[in-house]
Amino acid sequence: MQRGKHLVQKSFTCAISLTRIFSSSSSKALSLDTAFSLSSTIRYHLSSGQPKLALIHFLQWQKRGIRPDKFTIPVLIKLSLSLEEPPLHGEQFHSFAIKFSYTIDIFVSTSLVEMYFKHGDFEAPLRLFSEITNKDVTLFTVMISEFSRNGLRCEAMGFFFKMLNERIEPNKITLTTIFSLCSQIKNLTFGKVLHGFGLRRALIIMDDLILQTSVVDMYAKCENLCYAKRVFDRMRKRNLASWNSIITAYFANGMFQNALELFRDLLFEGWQRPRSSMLALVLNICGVTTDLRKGKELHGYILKCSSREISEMEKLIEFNGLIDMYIKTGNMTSAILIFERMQKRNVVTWTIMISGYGTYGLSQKALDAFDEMRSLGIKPDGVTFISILSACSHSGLVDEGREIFLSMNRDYDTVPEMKHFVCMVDLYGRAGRVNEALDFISRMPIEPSKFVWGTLLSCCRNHKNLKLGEFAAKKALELDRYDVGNYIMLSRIYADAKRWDDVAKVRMVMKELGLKANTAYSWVEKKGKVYKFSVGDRLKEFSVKMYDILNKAGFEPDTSSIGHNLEHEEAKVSDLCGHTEKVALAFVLMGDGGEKLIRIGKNLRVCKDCHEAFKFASKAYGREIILKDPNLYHQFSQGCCSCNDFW
DNA sequence: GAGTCCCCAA
Repeated sequence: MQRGKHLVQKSFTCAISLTRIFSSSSSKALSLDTAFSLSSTIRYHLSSGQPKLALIHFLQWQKRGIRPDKFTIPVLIKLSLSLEEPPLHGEQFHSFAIKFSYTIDIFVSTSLVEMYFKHGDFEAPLRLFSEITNKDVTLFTVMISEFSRNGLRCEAMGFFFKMLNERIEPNKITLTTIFSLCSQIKNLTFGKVLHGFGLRRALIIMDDLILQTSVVDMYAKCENLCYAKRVFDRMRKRNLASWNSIITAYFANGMFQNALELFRDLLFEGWQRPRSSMLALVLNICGVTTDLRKGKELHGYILKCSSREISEMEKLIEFNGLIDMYIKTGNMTSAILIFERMQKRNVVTWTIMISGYGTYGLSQKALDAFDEMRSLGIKPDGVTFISILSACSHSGLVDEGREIFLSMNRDYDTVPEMKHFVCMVDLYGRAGRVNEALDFISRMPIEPSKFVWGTLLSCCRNHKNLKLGEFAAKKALELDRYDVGNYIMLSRIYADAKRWDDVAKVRMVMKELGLKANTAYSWVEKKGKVYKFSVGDRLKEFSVKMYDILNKAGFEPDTSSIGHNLEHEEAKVSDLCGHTEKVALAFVLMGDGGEKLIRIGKNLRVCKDCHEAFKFASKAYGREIILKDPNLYHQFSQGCCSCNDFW
């Protein structure tokens, strides 16, 4: 309340200065045609992305000492929001509106509400909102949209229900905003109800591109691909946003081939060159599927379709995508080449490189890049810190990681989030310092998530700490009793300790809850084609043969990490032969050889025995092998791995 | 004559 009075007082003080600007004594309200011409000219320049021209026009007009009317205030607010250094500031508009009683106009007050939101002020809009007596659908939509945009989802939803309570009918823009909110909170049930509501009220019509896209996106983000695709297929018109939504949805659900096919359809439909973000997304798919051939094709496409019309930012996004693709497909040299040739780099570029070095186990290079980036005055962001902390973690650099973590708040004004705490737990835990990890968790300023406990659990498994592992599992499962990964990890801990009864108990709980372990699969590219191998694949015979050859070279299978109770050593070895990454490797080695560098991907973490076998194979067959698991790129050469057996 | 909406790179 006090702040409110202060604001009004301040507003009036500002009004004096504003009336000076508009030479109050001789000021006159704009005649209709002048006001109209001013508003339209500014709007025209704003819509064509030239706010500076709009500003020049405004300044010329201002010199003439004519004061704005209620129609020009919203346009001027829009102008000030699009300028880095606006000639007039938010509160000046507010005070001006109060002085000339424009605040009773709903268009003016809605603009003011939006302006305060854009300045990061959530109190002033709420105060203004409560003072407005003629609230309408647009005002409510602005409230919902701004709260939603700023992550205050409950508040946003609250305004939607308040609006319904006040019997104000949502329009299609409100619905779009609410669908976007549904996507954030992943509430499929609510989304479906709204979809039905929109159809019944005839708000959702076939030709409404934006609203239809928001429905597609809602279903996609709520993980109902079937509905998303159905709505997408029925759309009469589509734009790049619609394509983005559906392709991202397939990508997010791991259906990479479908995503690529859709991208091909998009090109086939004769669209203009896709936006850089879409190209980056498809490059990302090439990266995660280690499909270098398609990645190179895209590289060619990007170079071929480059034009002057593409902005510097768009080019930067594409080149960043290319670097990321080359790193993920195991071509660090190409990635570095592009990186070095780039004239402009931003924080994303540096983060990709740091993360790349980290995933290759090249932690010193990651640290060097991190230092160089900072020395160039580029401020690391939250993702950069995740990358560098994770690089330290994967190389056991506990002290360096801890110092960087401390610098986040101290030097960069970046508040650590859950993901950073997870990195820290991993940093201590991976290095075997599980008790320090536990101590770190107990001192966290926020409630630890299931991921924090899951990370500790995984570290306990690697360092065979059964007691703490059980505790971590209990904590993690209390937060999410349906998390498959944590059950699997717990059962592995029991299996390592040969406590087969406990393994059986965990499996039983999983069965009761209807949970199934994620199926392991690997893939490899050979002669331009990607081959996928799942558990129980008949190509296991290849793997058995390869095992024989490796055995002759002195390789001894490590049966200690088998997760279920097998009595005979033969059965254990046979079990190990079935590991999909070995089958993939054997498939390439036993065939006609393929290229010198073999690239294999796996959806789960590589096991100890496979890691050893790959080291042996790289020497016995004289091949370079890159094995990518969800965390690391293991580069095998001459019997050694780039990760130095620390992963 | 004015104000509100979809997707998007690490």
